[in-house]
Amino acid sequence: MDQLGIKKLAAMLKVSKSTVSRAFFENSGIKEETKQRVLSLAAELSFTPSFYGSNLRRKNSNTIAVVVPEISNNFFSQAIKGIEEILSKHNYNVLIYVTDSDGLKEADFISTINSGKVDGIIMSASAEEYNHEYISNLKRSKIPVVFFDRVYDDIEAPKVITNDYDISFDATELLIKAGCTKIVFLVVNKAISIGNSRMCGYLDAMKKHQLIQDESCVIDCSNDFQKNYSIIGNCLDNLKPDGIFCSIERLAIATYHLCIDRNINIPNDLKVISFSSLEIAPLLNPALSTITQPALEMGLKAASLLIKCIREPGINNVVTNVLESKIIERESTRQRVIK
Amino acid sequence: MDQLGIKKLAAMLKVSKSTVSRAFFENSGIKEETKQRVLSLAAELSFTPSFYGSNLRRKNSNTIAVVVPEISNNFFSQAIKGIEEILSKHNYNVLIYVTDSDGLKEADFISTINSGKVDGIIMSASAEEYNHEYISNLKRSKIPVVFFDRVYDDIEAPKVITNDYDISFDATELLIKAGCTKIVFLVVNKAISIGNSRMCGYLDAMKKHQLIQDESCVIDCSNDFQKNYSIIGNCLDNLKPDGIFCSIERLAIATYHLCIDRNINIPNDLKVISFSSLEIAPLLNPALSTITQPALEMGLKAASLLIKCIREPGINNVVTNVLESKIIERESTRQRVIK
DNA sequence: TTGTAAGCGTTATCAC
DNA sequence: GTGATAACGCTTACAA
Repeated sequence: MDQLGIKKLAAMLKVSKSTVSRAFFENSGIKEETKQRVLSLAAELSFTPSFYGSNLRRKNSNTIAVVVPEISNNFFSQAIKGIEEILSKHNYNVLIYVTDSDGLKEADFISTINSGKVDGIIMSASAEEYNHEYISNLKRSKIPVVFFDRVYDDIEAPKVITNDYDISFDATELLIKAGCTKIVFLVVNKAISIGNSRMCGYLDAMKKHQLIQDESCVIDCSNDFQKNYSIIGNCLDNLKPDGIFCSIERLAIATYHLCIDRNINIPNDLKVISFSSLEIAPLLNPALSTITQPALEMGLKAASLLIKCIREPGINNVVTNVLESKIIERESTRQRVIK
Repeated sequence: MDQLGIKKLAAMLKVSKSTVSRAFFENSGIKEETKQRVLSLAAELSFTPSFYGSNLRRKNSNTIAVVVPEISNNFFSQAIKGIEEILSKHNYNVLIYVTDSDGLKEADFISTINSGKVDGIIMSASAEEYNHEYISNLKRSKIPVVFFDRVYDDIEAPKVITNDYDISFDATELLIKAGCTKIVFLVVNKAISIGNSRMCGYLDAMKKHQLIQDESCVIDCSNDFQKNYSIIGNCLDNLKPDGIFCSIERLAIATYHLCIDRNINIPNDLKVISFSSLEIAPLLNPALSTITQPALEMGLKAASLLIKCIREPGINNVVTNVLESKIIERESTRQRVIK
């Protein structure tokens, strides 16, 4: 039995396949009347031209891949929301790949993607440490890539990042002005672009105020809650900080849990500030001072940029867009609190 | 110039296209040695068979569509994480569509999907009120659909839901036992399956304890923060409740903001419980009592179910799986608090 | 404005 | 184990 397809439609309408095909395009020089005839039958049978037949012939897919380290995370889910919003408005399909911060998975995904599967890629990097040849290969296949937030410095591509260094410098000074002298910086991966910029901002601010000489107050954490809980616990025991700067939201959450369990008063005993996309930071106990990235806007920007790269392949679009994060001061960094 | 393709590879290796093609499959009766020869050249050139060429010929796509009302939301992002985890393990690509709770968008998406684009669909429903013919059409094309959380009762399909009615009943009794007599139920959409089940659980518990006769304490809210803020504000003024049951996390957040601004003490003046997937509910001020759905597990389950439907098309897989939500009691419903 | 026919890159079938 | 060939469903010159 024949599948429903442009061929069968053609037979039913007694026109040629091409005529049916033309009905689905804008400027295809088809008589309005025939077009309507085709489209109405198509609607009745709820027919849409085969995606794969069409893609194969036209050599484009109207599909974009989004590759991210995690998805269940306020920053990324907001960014993806922005990406999806723009792309679906332009009739692109959105393919999602989650790497779990695993560089090998990233390489795997991107390599299989590299078969005409998508017209472009939006990604946030998972691993600085590997060879990024698989990304250069995309260039050869003319598949544009746009990075957001976590970028690879060795890859030339449009990037959407935030002012991590500056804002980290400012956040550190905010803690210092609030009276902290022993500020610890919690980081998950110093090797990755953002981890590094944030750390440098912190270090330079501390050095400026002559509060440290070395990196002994930079604490390496992980993505696992239990591990972080004990790492930060040890840090409190050993370093006895009066301020904590969390480079990632997750670390602030571990810190809060620790403070509840140990009955440490924020901000009296310890002040905390964190990068965070948490909308309910003001509802925490105490309200958390945050450095908030424009997650949604970064997604919107990255998607628009990619579309531009696809539409105007000749033009050099390799620009690094820096969007501004905002520091929002709340309870957790308040200088003195009357209880 | 010839594109890199199985044809070109064949020429380079002086074998036929078929041989090259066979190298990429498991049991294709190809000599191990030739297979390696092909694969190593392919690796060198970083070649993967064209996704679209292959899909067209094989009439399957190894792609699943995930259709959800929103993405930047704890419940959905956790569920999607689970879905993605299973699907990528089985080498499926994941296409994401966000409807913004708009039934027309949902119908649009699903209709364009219905062109062999995907092998199956996992969805959480956006709109009860429309005609769901576009979903029945999928059946005709033999594209399996699995629902999770928000389902359409008029569609026969495997579904993954939670015990909304029972747990809402229990949550209401919990408020009653904590001393509430005037409990208000906040809902976004009573028409949708979960909104309705939750409301019925609440109503029946209230009736059992003879605390209400009618639905006057069911308050219709929206998805917009400002609107909810004023709706709930009015509700506090007019109904003067001593307990609030939020059917959606978003509503609890609006309630908390309102209580801060109006200096209403939770739980002394007002007790609050809410459906919520918020991991940091214990860190709120005060810690929020939640009804927590197994979001991740629902995603895992839905994805496994869909794969089963694809692998075993003959078998009747139309089952409704009920996973259990959990009530976690915290500060916000505590009976008496010494301040 | 419409029809004819070639071809997109694969894989399945059949013959060798 | 391998090769030739047709076909998947569509779009697009080109011809009418």
